[in-house]
Amino acid sequence: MAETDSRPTNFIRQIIDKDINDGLHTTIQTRFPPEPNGYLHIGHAKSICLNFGIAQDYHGQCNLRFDDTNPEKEDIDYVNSIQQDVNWLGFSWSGEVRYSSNYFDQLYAFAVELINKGLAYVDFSTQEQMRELRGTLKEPGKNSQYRDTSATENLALFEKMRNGEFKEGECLLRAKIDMSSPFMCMRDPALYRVRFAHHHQTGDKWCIYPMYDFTHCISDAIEGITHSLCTLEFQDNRRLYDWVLSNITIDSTPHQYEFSRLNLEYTVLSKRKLIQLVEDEQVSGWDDPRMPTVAGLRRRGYTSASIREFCKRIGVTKMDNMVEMSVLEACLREELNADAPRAMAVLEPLKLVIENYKGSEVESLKAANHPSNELMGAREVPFGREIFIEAEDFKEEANKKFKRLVLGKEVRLRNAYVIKAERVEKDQQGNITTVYCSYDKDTLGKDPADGRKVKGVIHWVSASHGVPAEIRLYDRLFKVPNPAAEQDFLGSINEQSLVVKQGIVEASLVDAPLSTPMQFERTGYFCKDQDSVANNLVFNRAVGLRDTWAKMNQS
RNA sequence: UGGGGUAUAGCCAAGUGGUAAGGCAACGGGUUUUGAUCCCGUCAUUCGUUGGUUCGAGUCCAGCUACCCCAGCCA
Repeated sequence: MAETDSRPTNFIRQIIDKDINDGLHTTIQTRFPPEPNGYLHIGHAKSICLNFGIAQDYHGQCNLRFDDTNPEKEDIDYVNSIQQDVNWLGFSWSGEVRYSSNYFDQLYAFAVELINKGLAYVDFSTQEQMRELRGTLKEPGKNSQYRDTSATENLALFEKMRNGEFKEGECLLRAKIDMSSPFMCMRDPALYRVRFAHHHQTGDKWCIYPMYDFTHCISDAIEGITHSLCTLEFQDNRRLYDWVLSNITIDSTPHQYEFSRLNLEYTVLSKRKLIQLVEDEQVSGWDDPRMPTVAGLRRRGYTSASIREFCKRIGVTKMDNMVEMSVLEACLREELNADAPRAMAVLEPLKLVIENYKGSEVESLKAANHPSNELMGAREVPFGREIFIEAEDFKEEANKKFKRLVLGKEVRLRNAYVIKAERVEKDQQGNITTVYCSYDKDTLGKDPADGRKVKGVIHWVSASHGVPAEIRLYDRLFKVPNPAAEQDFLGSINEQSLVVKQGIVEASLVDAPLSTPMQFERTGYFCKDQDSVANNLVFNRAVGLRDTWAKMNQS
């Protein structure tokens, strides 16, 4: 797919344009800073496209930095999956992967500088005491009794913290700012806490870990980040970001700008909730094709270009938003309609016998791999006396709106002949087991010579050549547009989000490469799943075709 | 009167004092060996609301309203 040519315009790029114009920067440096505590989801993709996209368009650089200051929640598996997902999305970071933990020594030195300046102190209050002293949204807080400890003493205390002489929770280093600030985050925020935890990067070197607010701004400054982009909930934190940088000795002064996070209808995009889905086994894992994770979308059949296009279409603003799933789906359909090879597959097989077709004869018919792109070539599809058609493509009787096979009427078999349904065979319950037809041998590649109009076309697979396959049909994971707003979001899970069909696919699909989407004509875009084995092919439906017929019938 | 933010169509979103882009969705019609695609057409006399400034306001000013975020030793 040709991604929309025009460069995106948004308020952040306007700020950058102005900064460049004003001579504030000659080169732009951004960063994508995930905490390695889960898999990346499509909300991260928005941030990735923003940060890496700006670096590309402004000929700047974008770092990948793991914000790994909370070892208890983090894991090396996540740092690996995140790198893989960023690459898969089509982006390369500047230089080596960075870690906030790379800067622990420098961070410690800056904390010492704050202590020396009388701007940080070690507090032994309990969590409860601290909460009480913090005040409320409408009432100012009160100073801690430890607030006026001398710098010398604080220095010694902080060193003891570092040396493991205090227990977890016994004390913490706090910035000395203003307990009556209207910004809650400025009421003497925690800078360092004691955690005797093994860190995936630094091992057991540290037993004190810096907090996000202290770490992030300094890491940005160390890396020479010019524009530090994050989501709206950090707007208040910007005051602390600026406070830290203006009170330590460091050359670089990055600036933080906030944009609204992505919300997508019928799914959840908070790591906490996604972790819960995985841990509760509501899904098969982080890469379950119903998950809004990059890994899930990839397995489902989404291409990275379609995700990039989606991020371009939704834009970047400060407005709270809830984007409809149809936008994402349209991006995939648009790309795949142009690129994906076509094939025939029957999801719910119904046997059809062409009685006037010679018993054992097998014909090899030619089928275009794409209706409008001849460069994609054609393939041979075997045709014989017995085929499978889609059960819903046949009715014993129907009105004129039904453009498929009806008893006594004609229909075109895609890439093959016009057939006419003559009679049906049923089992004892009255279910149709076989449809018997006749075919018009003069209709291959042309309309009936006598001018008969055949309005419908249905797909099919040769019974003796088709290969059985498990076909997984996915639907939205939740029954409500905004599950996050529910009291218990797990209560609104859509039990029908996965429907498995035992279908028959054309033999050429046996060798289909993994995760390369193709169109099953008339049904949707599918890709082979990693669960496929030699005698059990598995296909995922990434997205269905637009279906105005289904829409007509539901209304 | 805690503070920080945001209001343009069903959903996103341009618009930066000169008379409301675009996409998705929806709805008509045409082509079609995919009820797909493609093509053509329709879809904001009005920008949360009330006033004000101006020849002229979605853009500037004032008031009001609604919604989101902040009281982790999470990020």
